[in-house]
Amino acid sequence: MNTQTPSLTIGTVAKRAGVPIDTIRYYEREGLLPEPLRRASGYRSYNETTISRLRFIRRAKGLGFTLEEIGELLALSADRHRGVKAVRQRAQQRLANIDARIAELTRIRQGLEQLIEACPGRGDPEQCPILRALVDDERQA
Amino acid sequence: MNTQTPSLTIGTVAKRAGVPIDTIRYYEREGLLPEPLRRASGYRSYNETTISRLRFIRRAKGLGFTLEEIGELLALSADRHRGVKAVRQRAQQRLANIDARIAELTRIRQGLEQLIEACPGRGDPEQCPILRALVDDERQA
DNA sequence: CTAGACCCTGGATCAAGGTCCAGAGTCAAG
DNA sequence: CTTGACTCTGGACCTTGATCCAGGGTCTAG
Repeated sequence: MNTQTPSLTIGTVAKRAGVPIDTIRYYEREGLLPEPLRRASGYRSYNETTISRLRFIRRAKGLGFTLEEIGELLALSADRHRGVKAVRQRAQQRLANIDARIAELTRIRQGLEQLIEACPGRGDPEQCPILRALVDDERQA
Repeated sequence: MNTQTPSLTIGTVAKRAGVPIDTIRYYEREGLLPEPLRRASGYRSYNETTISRLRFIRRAKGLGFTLEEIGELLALSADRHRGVKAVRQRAQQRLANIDARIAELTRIRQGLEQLIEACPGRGDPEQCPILRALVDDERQA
């Protein structure tokens, strides 16, 4: 097993993770990435884990999670070795949240599919069925 | 059937849709809401449809769609009575996009569930399995 | 040992998506 | 016909998430 970390420069990490260098430093400032080791020169020194982490952040962002939420997701994995109970709870909350998102996306998806499959072009513009399909749920007060 | 529109004020719409008044005017400026009718006084005059529309925008936003994307989704339903072919294509693209989102959320969901169910608290902090579960996909170059 | 490519920090700037006035007109109840 | 709650426009300001310098070191191939 390799015990020594490869020591990647920020540029390499950026390229391999597919995010700009500035963004990496920004995430570090915002606490999404831990402060990396430094070489004698002051250069940041990363390992492979950082790349995975960055990729995860990128994907989660695309899904509409805020950086803060992403931070929580990452914190879950980092914290999990202590305070298991609390972590489980928070993870469960996140899970419920994600389930809700999936459910909503699925609804939108269905509406879209209906639009595509069951809509031959006839019909009047104003009271469009897709607006029904997509919108008319969540009937509260 | 009622042929006359109820004529809701912006405040009423705001309250019922659960968005601030300013945001409604902002959406109008950005083209997400059509320009409403006006009373003689200049007051905006809305109908129920606007409320549905606003709720949809709110939910779609929560799912990480940009206002521009939301505009496209709404445009799909509005445009659908003409140019059916083109609309179908665009709808299909949106659908694929949504499917991808659902897939990714499902992956994250699974990771999270694994964390919750299969993690009794033992194990070392550094190479956390959740990072594995969540992150290690998309192995490209 | 030097050129070109990288990296550092600190701070300015940017785009998206709102949010918040000020100053003035409108509406509904009493 | 007044008072309090609403609404109008136009423009300033705010947060999030980056992005982009400037001015100055570092690294490495030749």
